[in-house]
Amino acid sequence: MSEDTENLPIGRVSEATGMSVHALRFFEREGLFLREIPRSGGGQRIYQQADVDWLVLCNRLRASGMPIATIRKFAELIRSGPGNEPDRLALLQEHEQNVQAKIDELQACLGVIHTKVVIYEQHVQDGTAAGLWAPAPQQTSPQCQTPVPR
Amino acid sequence: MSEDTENLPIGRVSEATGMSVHALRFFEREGLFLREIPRSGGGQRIYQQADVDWLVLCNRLRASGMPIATIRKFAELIRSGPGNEPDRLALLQEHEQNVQAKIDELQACLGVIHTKVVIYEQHVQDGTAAGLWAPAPQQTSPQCQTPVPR
DNA sequence: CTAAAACCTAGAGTGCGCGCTAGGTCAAGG
DNA sequence: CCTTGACCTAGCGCGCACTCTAGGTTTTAG
Repeated sequence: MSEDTENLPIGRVSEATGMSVHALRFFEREGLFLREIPRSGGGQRIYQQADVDWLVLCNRLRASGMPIATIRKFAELIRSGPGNEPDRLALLQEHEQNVQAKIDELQACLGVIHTKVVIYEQHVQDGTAAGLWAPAPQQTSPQCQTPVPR
Repeated sequence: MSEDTENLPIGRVSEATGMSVHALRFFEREGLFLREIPRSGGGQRIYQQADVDWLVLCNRLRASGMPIATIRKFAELIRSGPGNEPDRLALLQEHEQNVQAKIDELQACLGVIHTKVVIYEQHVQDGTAAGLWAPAPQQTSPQCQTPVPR
């Protein structure tokens, strides 16, 4: 009946998640699943839709820069059953902050890059040529560590 | 007079840019500077403020995900003198698009993560416990490749 | 029943962006 | 002069997140 999304072999999970079968086996070796993936009589992995859903979330976390080690921590918290929800929440909140900070940094970089683009567009348009590669409209203040304080 | 920001040894450039001396030598080996860095009689590198400015821009490009190889292309274009400004512009524009795309992706991930955070906050507040780790309020549509089409 | 396709394990290899070590040389203060 | 610390080259090593290979087994379509 509902065997369309249940009892999935690794190839279907690969399709469903966009991950390679290598990556899926790697994830298992690294303990990133929420359970032991059961095997068929012949030793082949049999996934369920819930595993796919978890992988999809993992992909979001990875895409937003969470390292494998942190995903593993999160998976371990979930595997160790109820009772540690505050820890899980803290982990997610910290990552949320990291992502927001990354976005802010990228926005700042984007500003610098766009400034350069505009300069080059002007130059290409009317054939000027002067210090084109200069880093931005500023030359004397040597402070560039954390560009966007808030 | 202006020897405060001119004739800089590698240590001062390291301070000024936040890069390690290893990274600065690596950059030179990889041909990422806009010129040959001159040496003192004893073979030590002597940088100018313009080199620091370029490095600061490089750091912005790196921080926004531009690989070393692309920075090298850009540096080569600049080194080969005027005449290829449209190429430089194209390179910068492409990177600008990449950065914008990355920001959009991160925003999408942030949305998913924040949803999870809210769910956990609710749960932690009133002691519920049901499918907490589920990827998002959706279970049946298996499409998650390029999350933010535009 | 057979052949092809999918799957298995163990382990080695890859690309990036540096980091670090070894074994020295050079420059500035006392 | 001598010490100290910054600097030099050459090149190996590392951490991450896979990716690929080799050699074999299982499943499935015809």
